[in-house]
Amino acid sequence: MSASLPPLIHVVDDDESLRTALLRLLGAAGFEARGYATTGNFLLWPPPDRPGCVLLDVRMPGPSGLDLQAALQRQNNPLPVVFLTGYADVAASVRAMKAGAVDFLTKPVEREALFEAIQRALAHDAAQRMARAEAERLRAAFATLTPREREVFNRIVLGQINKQIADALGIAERTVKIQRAQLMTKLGAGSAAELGRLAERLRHLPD
Amino acid sequence: MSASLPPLIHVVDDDESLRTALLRLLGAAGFEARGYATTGNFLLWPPPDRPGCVLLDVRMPGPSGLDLQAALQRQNNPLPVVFLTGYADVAASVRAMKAGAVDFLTKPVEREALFEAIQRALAHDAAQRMARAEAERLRAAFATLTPREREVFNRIVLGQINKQIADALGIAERTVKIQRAQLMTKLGAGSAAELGRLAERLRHLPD
DNA sequence: AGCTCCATTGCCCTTTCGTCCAATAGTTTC
DNA sequence: GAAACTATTGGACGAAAGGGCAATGGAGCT
Repeated sequence: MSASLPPLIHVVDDDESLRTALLRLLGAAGFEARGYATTGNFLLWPPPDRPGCVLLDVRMPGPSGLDLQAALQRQNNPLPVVFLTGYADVAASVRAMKAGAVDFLTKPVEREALFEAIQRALAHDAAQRMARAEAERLRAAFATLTPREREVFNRIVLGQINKQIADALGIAERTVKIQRAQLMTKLGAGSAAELGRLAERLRHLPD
Repeated sequence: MSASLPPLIHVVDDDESLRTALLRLLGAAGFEARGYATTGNFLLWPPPDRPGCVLLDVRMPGPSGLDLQAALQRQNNPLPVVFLTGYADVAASVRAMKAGAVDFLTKPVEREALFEAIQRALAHDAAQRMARAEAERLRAAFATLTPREREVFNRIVLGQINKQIADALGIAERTVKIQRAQLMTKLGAGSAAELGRLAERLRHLPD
């Protein structure tokens, strides 16, 4: 396993002085950070696939922070979002939190609250990345199975024995054994118990 | 499976006229509902174990709605919470949402928004109940295993075969076979694959 | 046409599993 | 003290799993 890259923090705010202040603050704390004056700028420079999070203003000229949050969610690798806003707007805060924001802070932001939120966002991102990577490995392994092997796999994890599978599929038991051996190799499973565990993990992945 | 009881909605608000209005509105919509003037009243009459949700005012004399939410979370069977508040308070709304509230509505509440939130809360509750019941069944089944059976179980799901388990535990293979058969009966599993699935599900339960 | 991948089958052999028989002994419980 | 539960072992038998060897046939790609 290679150590993952250091996190990159994206600051999206149309208030330039605040933005540069934030970037300075983050830099002083040892974070790498980039600033964007509009949601459009952020989407134009698609961030590299690195751990990180987004500090997002709600009200900006053009598409709002909530719009950008929605756009991020539609991606497959959404970065966690922490909102920063100058206007007390309960409806916006509730909407943002329901959409999965890590936090919703009001300006002026207290240093401590900001860094606490960033820590949680980065932790969230790290966990998400691990889960996504794991899911990807699983999916990739299953993608190498042929239709027949998939069929046999499903019946094995249901507890059927080779003879039952052979009868159900109208083929010889010998054939089932071969496909069973092949799918176990492909999935890297050494036993029926491991097949069951893989099946259960697969079931809990969003299709 | 018995059909579960109809949901019961708890309205906690110190404003009596609003409370009775809400109760009337909910009753007219076909819901069973109860009112409480204070958080203390709610905690004094512990709600029966029924599907439902809580409509909760934030500011009340005595413990606040947020306090009650925290108390509910500490229970093992928390009811989903929908907040209703007369004061626009971003900090409170964010705190409530971070603590898992289903929604945070501001008075005057629109009928539609209220019912939409209630529907989501009840759906959330139903899903939670199913998951909790499932988890309980699993736990109960595992609780009947003896220490030795648990040990054998763990090794089976790791893919070890009887002989390996016997060697590792310093006992005869014959003994392992018996404990294996016993634990499979107790867990209602018919195959090693099912044992693997049970193990994976167990792993994903909060210990 | 040649090659690779997938699906298929039969025979045979070894290992492992699932159970049947019967038996001993420590602990906890009533 | 007896009953119940748990842990333990031995021998033995049939069923199931895993794999080696050899072979056929269709689909798709170069």
